Amino acid sequence: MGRSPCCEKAHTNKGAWTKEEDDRLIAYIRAHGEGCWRSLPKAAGLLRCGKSCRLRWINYLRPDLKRGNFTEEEDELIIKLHSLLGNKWSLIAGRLPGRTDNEIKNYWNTHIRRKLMNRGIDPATHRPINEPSNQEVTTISFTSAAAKEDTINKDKNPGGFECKEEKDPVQERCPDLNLDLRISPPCSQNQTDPLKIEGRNLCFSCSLGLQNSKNCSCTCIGIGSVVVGTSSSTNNSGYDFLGLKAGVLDYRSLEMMK
DNA sequence: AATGCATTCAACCGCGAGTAA
DNA sequence: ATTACTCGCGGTTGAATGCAT
Repeated sequence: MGRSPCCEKAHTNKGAWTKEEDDRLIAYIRAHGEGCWRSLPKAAGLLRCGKSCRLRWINYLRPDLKRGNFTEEEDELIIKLHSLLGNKWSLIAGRLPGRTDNEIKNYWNTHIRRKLMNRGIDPATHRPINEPSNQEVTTISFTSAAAKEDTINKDKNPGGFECKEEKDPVQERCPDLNLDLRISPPCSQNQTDPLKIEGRNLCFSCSLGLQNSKNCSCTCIGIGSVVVGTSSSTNNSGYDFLGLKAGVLDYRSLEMMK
């Protein structure tokens, strides 16, 4: 049995969006909010498929988009995150407020790849290009605890997700990166801002998921976060690696762990 | 000014994950 | 357990634009 098409292709527009279509989409989402992409086009009076509407909104029309050129700091952040996460553009975008996965993907392919090549670094492996290619490549996989309950030490990993690092840690390639990559689900359903619990700001350690660490300066409880930091960023004066100073740790990037 | 090549980026496509029935 | 459906992601495409000749 074949997969049903996402929309009635014969009656949908394709290609570039017109100003009128943009206006309709914006007006509809302002009035009704995001979601229900399949039914949105009909409700909004658009001859587009839901996927197209979603993409247009997320990548172009959203009011919180930054647009404009990437800064040098953003460049370096993308490179570091890519060395850690690979082509997980949505995860990377989650660390760059105002940037979309599509935008970052395009920027990577058009600018950063070349930039790394010029530095003599293979953009795929983040290793020097002249290094032997048969070396082990690190992969970091997130495995559902439900699938591998018996392999997980619950005490060490109460969030229920396993961070498996296989040989040759990335840290060797990016010595300034703290690769304590740890994932834990949100402990509270109504907690919308992971950096704030009951109106309190979390300390930097806790915002990185390092509850109870020696650097913890607050009494906060565990929160959902992907821990990706720089070794030099264990205090508040360090480089704002995840945009944490700006208070923008986006939960969108954690939806894959639900 | 005309042409051809290179680059950029918005948009499309197909697939997998999650979920309700 | 199975099926059908929606959503979101990553890879790819192609039109628009910039640049060199």
